Amino acid sequence: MTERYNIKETEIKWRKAWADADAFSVTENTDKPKYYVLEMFPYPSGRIHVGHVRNYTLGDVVARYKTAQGFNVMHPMGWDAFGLPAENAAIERGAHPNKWTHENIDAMKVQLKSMGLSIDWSREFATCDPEYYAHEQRMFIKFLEKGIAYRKEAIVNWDPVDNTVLANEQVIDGCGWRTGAPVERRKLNQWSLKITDYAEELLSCLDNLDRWPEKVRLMQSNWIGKSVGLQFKWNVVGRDGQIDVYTTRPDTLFGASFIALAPDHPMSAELAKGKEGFDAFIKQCQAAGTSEAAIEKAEKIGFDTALKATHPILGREVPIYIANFILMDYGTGAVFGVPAHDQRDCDFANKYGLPILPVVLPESGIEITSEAYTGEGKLANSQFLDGLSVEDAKAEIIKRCEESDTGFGTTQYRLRDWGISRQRYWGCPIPIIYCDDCGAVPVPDEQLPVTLPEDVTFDKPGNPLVHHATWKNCDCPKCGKAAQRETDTFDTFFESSWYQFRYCDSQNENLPTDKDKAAYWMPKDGGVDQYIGGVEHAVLHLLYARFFTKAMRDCGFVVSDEPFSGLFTQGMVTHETFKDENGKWIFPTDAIKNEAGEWVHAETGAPVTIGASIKMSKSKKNVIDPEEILETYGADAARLFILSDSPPERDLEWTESGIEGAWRFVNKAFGAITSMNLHQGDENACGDNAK
RNA sequence: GCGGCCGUGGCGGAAUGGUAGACGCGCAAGACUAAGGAUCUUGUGGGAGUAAUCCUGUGGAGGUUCAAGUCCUCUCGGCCGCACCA
Repeated sequence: MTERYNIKETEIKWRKAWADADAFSVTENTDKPKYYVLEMFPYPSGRIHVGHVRNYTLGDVVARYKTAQGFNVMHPMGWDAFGLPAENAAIERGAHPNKWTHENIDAMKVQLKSMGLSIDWSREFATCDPEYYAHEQRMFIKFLEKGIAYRKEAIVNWDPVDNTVLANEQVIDGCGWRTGAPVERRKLNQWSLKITDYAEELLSCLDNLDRWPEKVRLMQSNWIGKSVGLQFKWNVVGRDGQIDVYTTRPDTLFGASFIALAPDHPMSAELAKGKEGFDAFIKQCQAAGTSEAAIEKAEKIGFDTALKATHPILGREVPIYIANFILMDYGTGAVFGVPAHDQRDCDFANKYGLPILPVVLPESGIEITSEAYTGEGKLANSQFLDGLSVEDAKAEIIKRCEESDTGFGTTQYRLRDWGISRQRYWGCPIPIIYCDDCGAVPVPDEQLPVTLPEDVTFDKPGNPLVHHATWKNCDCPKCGKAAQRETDTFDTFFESSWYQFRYCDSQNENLPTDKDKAAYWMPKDGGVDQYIGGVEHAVLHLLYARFFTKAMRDCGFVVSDEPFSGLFTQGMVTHETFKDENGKWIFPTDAIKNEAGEWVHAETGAPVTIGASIKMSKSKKNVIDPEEILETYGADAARLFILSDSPPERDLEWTESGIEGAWRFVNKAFGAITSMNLHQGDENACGDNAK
């Protein structure tokens, strides 16, 4: 048989050939159709992981395929370089975040290159460099002028472990998305972006994203959470106050049998003032957890204020309760309860002995006791609504309320504005100066960028910028008086929200990107042609980037409506897990089979148990190092295994036998080609000849 | 609870409504070898048969069709997302 395929020699040869030929750099070329392939850029943690290998292999296949088809392909790479791990490294090891980050970038770039990717490295950037974040500061100031950015005192989600604020999107089950620590509620002055102004466009444009997974579109749609309904007032008997309620079922108004307020509704404390048991009730509400399980089990409980409200049409009086299942931050924080047609209201009514009044009946008729009827039907016991369908009744009652000026049809969104202030050092400084006389003053353009000071220490808890007097103290740009810089930095999702535009013109010193160049790669009706990454960003990065694109468009920076016209979400890479006899996770390399075929620890010989194949993670130790794989089997075998073992959208189970099989396959192919003497006298017949 | 995705050999998984199981792993036999946990060749869904071949088979039950893994209805199982959202 012939010689074996020589990985090192071949890969080095072709990498050099590509570099010498500058094979993957592109410029705008209107003679060819363009194609923009992008994979979610990596955080420079220090080493690439298998997930990166899968992600960038998939993108590389698309890039090379489209190149072969004659497209002018842009396939860039950069670094999502701000973030907490750099600060943690500084605290733990005394490494400066900037040095640590750039060393990691250098190391990972070597690793990525060993994968044989067709990347245009001339467009590379790191988001932690002032050349990048300067443009963010300019855009932020433009957003301020346009009213897209604003400052408000708000109750925020505080992560007590990372000592910083989290966006709503970063809170999962009431816990921080990174730390898993229960979030606390704090009142802070925060910079926010008006993503809610774009709620309708973000929702309606989802319909045009036909090359996005249905799943992601649905998740975004649910996150935006649009509902259409009626908002109107109920009078409180014997008092001046009125209660504003919002409902998506105005058709059931005639079935209302109580009013319920959120415990933290401003009127709750007022109405319950001096009433026995109210404080205890509030405590009881707060004691209940916010986790899924706790909510699932939580009983509907209410506090009877002993006050009544008047039904706006019937004039009948219904009791006013304060109830634990009413949320202050949705709608108006107050509802009218219709036990017959809402399960929560039904549970509540049964508990407190309130009447159940059916007003929507199906053809067959029903009796409602403990189960609310939420289906279609005809209105009944509802005066002028009788006989109408649910849809028609909704429209009719909204019309009547608007005519009599007692209420109005309105649209609610679940989406909240994006709080972007973070109390961290390793992020983009927010370009604001606080002056006692002038208030919050944007840093003037000629003073931009506001760069991070290098000489910081991490010996005190919290943000080192707060303790850095020479950086923090400055003069007010307006009046010249002594003033202080904003010490908060942007949420790191800020950087990844617009980087797709920066690749179009990564060296531009004056603008985030050149509008014309960006319009070539990302025209109005289509952005990145194929974007590839993990599904975990479905409502974080992918929603922020869509919003940012529209905000940039409205500020005149770009023409695109949407950043990514095609999205592909790859599956995770999994691996078997191993535990020693004490139940502690061990690395797969430490588990071997002995002569008897039993799994034992490589060093101690003690028995080892094999667990399920789950997502690779350092804590479970079921990780493999891509560098070792690339060294041993080469880029072709690694890429072949990744592409052939499981469909790209599904989870990939990494196995040693799988990668060996791919390696044998590569050799068979090599043997077949060499035995046919195809490469004799023609070096280019073997290997990848992309250009 | 609501919404979505997926069920095919021992395993990962192929298959524009048209020969089910490509390719890989594993397994078996053979070759080479001092040796094989390297490499190569051949075979490999299940059942019957020396064999040609036949029967059967895509979670389960129905249906549409000349033809169903694929389309429709119901059902069972697994995974994911959201969630007291009025």
